[in-house]
Amino acid sequence: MDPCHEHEHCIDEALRQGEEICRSSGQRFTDIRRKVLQLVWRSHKPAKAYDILEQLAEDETGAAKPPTVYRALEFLQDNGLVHRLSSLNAFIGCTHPGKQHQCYFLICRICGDVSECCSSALTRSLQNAAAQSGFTVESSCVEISGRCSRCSENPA
Amino acid sequence: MDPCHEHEHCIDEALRQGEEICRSSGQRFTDIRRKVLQLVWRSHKPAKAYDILEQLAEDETGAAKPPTVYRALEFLQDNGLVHRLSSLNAFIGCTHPGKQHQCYFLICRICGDVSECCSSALTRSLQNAAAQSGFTVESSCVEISGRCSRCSENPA
DNA sequence: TGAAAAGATGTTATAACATAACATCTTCGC
DNA sequence: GCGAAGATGTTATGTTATAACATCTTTTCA
Ligand SMILES: [Zn+2]
Ligand SMILES: [Zn+2]
Ligand SMILES: [Zn+2]
Ligand SMILES: [Zn+2]
Repeated sequence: MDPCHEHEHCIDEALRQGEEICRSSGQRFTDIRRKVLQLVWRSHKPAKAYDILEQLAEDETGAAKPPTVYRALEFLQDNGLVHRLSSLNAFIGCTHPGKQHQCYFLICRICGDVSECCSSALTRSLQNAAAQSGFTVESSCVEISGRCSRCSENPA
Repeated sequence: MDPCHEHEHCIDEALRQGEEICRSSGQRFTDIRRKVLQLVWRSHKPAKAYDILEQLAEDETGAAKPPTVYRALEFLQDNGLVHRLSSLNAFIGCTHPGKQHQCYFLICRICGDVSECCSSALTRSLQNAAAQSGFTVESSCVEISGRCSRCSENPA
């Protein structure tokens, strides 16, 4: 289901990174933030805010409400731990938090998995293209839909 | 306000293109579709569906409802006459409909103007980046935020 | 011409996504 | 402990988008 062999490792690593980033920046990695990050990392598929909300309710006694989840997601985004995919209204865990990066996303239309990549060539290309219009890039949203390699090999 | 000298030309041209594309593909360029296209083209800033809805209400006797606007927008998108900007939940007129194209958008954070561009270099870059992961691109969403040339020259 | 079919729009209701505003609780530094 | 800052709870509502079904309009073609 997941493109990794041991997805537990992905989750553990993500939580460790959350811990570390908060510690080193003097912020709190609260229980809710941890749980939301964990839920975002349940798979390599994008997580929807309201699904996270539901799953929180299953675990918790008191059901969380939307602001709780959106606040946690915002915190995680601000700290580079998750990314928002505009084209899907969904969130995905960052595979290399901490590093400053312009990244792009490969979204498989078949299996739904998303992978995050960085390409300095692509970044340069984007800067160049913008520069030709005299445009200064501040941030970019690059979301590519198609077929991942596994789904290309095994056409359903 | 608009980056073009005579924005009426932009509008006229867009409507002409709509007419032409529908004619040649045997579809109907109905009154609503025309009006929505016209409203999307009111400026070079992204148009929100519910704003279009409001503006339709001002013109019309019977106020339109959301599905009417969304249907028209979907039709216009399917026919390459408008694009949806995922990062803004908004729509923008296509500057060169008819041509198959992978395009990207430069969104000025200051003035709000959006310009649509094509760059074969960027397209290639994107394909290459995806190919390195064995990914086959079907469609892409490239939305770049920053400062347009005019807003860089005249810092407010 | 005048039904049947296809296409478009109207209408109602609701789903899905997101935030404002204010109350309360928790943590931390002192 | 106490006050300030930070985090979460709570209520309400704003914003974006679609499902489902009714009606109307246009086209087709017998
Ligand atoms: Zn994994
Ligand atoms: Zn990342
Ligand atoms: Zn113009
Ligand atoms: Zn500008």
